[in-house]
Amino acid sequence: MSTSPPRRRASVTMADVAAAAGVAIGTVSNALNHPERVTEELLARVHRAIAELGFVRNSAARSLAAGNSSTVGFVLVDLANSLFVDMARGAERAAQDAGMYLVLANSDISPDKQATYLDHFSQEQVAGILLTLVAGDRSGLDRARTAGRRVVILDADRVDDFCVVGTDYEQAGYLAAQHLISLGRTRLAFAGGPIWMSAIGDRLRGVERAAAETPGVTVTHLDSAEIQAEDGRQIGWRLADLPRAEIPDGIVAAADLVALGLMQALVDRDIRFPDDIALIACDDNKSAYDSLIPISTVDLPGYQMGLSAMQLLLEEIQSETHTHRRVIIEPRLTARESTIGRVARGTSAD
Amino acid sequence: MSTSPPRRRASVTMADVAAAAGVAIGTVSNALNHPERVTEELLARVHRAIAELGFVRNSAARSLAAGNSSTVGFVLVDLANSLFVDMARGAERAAQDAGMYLVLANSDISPDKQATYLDHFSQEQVAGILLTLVAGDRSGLDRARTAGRRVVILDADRVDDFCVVGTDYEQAGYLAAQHLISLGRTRLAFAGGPIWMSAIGDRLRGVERAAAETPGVTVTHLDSAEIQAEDGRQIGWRLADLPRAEIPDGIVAAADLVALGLMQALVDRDIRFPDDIALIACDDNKSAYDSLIPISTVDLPGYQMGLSAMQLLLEEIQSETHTHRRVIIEPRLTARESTIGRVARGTSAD
DNA sequence: CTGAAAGCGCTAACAC
DNA sequence: GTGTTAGCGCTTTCAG
Repeated sequence: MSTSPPRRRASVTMADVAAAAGVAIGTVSNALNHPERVTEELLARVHRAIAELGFVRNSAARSLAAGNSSTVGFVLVDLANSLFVDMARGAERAAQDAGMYLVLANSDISPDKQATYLDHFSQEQVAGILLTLVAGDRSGLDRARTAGRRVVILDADRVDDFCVVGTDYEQAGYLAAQHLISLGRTRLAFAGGPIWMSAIGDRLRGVERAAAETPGVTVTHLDSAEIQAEDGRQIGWRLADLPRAEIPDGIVAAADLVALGLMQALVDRDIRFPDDIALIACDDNKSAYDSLIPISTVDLPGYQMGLSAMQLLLEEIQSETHTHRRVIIEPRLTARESTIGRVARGTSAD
Repeated sequence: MSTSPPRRRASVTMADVAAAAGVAIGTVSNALNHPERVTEELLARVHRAIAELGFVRNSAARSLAAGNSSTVGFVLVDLANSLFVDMARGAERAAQDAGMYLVLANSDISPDKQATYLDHFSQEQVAGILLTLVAGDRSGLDRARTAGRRVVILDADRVDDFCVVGTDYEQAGYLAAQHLISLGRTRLAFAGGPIWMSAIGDRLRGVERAAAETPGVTVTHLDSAEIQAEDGRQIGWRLADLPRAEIPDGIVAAADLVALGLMQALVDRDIRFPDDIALIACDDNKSAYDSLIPISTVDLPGYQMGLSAMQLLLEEIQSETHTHRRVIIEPRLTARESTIGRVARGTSAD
C-alpha cells in the first residue's frame, strides 16, 4: 500500500465527479461524450456534480486516451502583417464551424522559431497544422510530416507532398496594370523590390504582361531594397527630381506601404493623385485605406485563404483517401481615390 | 491475449525507441529529460534510434505523467490592434527565455470566444494564461481560476485575486497635454470618445490635469462615437467649419487613428501641422509614424507589458508563496513632426 | 443503460 | 547508471 503522499492532487478528476454523483466513472465519461446513452436522471446528477466541484476535463488525458485532438495550430510568419491576421481570422471561422480550436504561434520570420513551433505542435499531437512558410526551412516541416501531422501550407508556390493554398501574384500585378491602362495611363512604373522575391517579381511580370497587351504602354521598374514606407518615400523623391515628362502617369506599388510612402513624398512635391499619377498598390493593409487619399489596391485574399486552408486541413484529417492539391484564390481589385478620383466623399460633417 | 487489432498505432513511441536502441524505456526517458544521468554511449544510441525512427515526444502523455506543461496560452482581444501584437511579442520573448512556448488565441472582442478559449486552455492544463480582458465576462476567468490555472491579466484596472499588468492612461493624457503646453499651446482639445470607456476618459482627465496646472490653458472635448480614422475625419471637418480663432492650437487625440483622420481632414482644409495645430496622439500604431506628417504619440508600452506579464506569470507558477500584485508600466512620449515640426528629414534622395 | 477494467505514452520513484 | 513499475485522467470495449 502506498503510504507516501501523492505527488500532487492536481485538480478535480472524473473519479471525483463520479463519486459525488454516485455513479461509475464510465458513466461520467458517457454523460460528457455520448449524452444520449445516459438517463436524464443520471445526466442531471453528473452535471450537478460537475458544476459543484468545478470539474474541468483534462484534455491531455483525453487526447491520450482517445488518440485525437481538437486543436489546430497555425504557425504564422508575422503577426504585424495584416495579411496573416486575415488568414488567421478565416481559418478560425472554419475551425469554429467544425468544432475545433485554433491556436496561433508567431515565428516572427525566424526559421528557428518556425521549426520550434512546428515541433511543439507536433509534440502536442494537434489535429493539424497551418503554416505560412518562412524561406528555406524544411526541417521542422519534414519532422512534422514524419510524425504524421497533417499540415497545409499557405501563401506558397507548391510544396511536394502537402496541400497548399496560394494566391496569384502575377495576376495581381496584371489586374493592377490593366486598371491603370483602362484609365488611359500609358507610362507605367512598378515601384518596389527586390524582384528576386517571387511575390514581387511575379507582380512585376503581371504588370508587364498587361502592358504588352496594349500597344504604346511602357513599364519601368523603380527598385527598392525593401517594401516599407521609407522605401516608397525614397522612390518618390527620386521620381520628383525627374523632368515632369519622364514621370510616369500610372504606378503599381509592390505593397501598400510603398504606395503610402510614395504618395507622401510626391504630394509633398505638389504632384496630385490621380490627376498627375494614378497609384495602385498590391496587398491591402489598413494603411492603404486609411491614407490621406485612399489608395486603390489589389487585395491579397487573406481571409479566404485562411478559410480554404482550414477546410483543406479538415478534409485531410477526416478522409482516409486524400490527395494533396493546390488551391489558388484569385486577388480582387478595389478602386479607391488614388486612381479613380474623389467619389462621394463628404467634405463637411453631415 | 488480445487478438483484436490495437485501436490505432498512432506513431513511434518511446518503447519503440527503447527497443531499437536496445535499452529500457526508462533510460530513453532519462536520456531526454536528464541526460546527465545517462552514459555517453547509451545517450548516443538513444539519439540515433530517435533520429532513425523519427520519434516525436507526445506531450499529452508527458504532461499527464509529469503533471505540468510548458505552454502558456495568451488570449488576445484583437489581433488587428498592434498593441496586442506588441504584448504578444514581449510575452514571447520572456517565455522563450524561460524555455516555455507561447500560443495565442484571438477572442476577437467576443466575450463568448474569450470564454471558449479560456476554457480550452484550462482543459489543456497549460502552465498559465495571459489575458487581455474583454469587457464584462468573468465566467471563463472564474472557471480558469477554479480549475487552478494561473492567469495574469493585461491592460486592466485591477481584478480581484489576479495579477494585473496595466499602464497609466491618465498619465498618458497628462504627458501629451504637457508636451503641447510646453510648446506654448493654450487652446487645447481632446479628440475622441466615448469617454465612458475608461482608457479614453482617463486620458481626458490627464489632459485636464495638465491644463489645470497652467493658468490660461483651456481644454475642450471633441467627442466621437468610436476611435477610428473616420471619427477623426468627422471631427476634423467639424473643426474646419469653425471660425479660425476658435480652432484649438493643440490637440490630443484619443488614438492614433483619430489623429490620422483628423489630420487628413484638416490638411485638406489647408491647416498646417504643427504651425496651426500641434497634434499628438495617444497609443502608437504604425499608422502614426507612417502618416504623411509623422504624428507624435504617447506610446502604450505593449512590449513591456507583455514581458512583465509573462514574468509575473512565471513567478506565480514557480513560487508557492505568491502574492498578487499590479504592475504599472508608464507610457512614454515620442515627439514627431506633428508637434515639433520638420527635423532632419531628407527632402531628396541621399 | 450502467459499471469494471484495460490501456493511451510517458515520468518518476525505486530497486538492482 | 540502468531497468522495472506504478500511475497521470480519460475513453472505450465489454460484461452485467
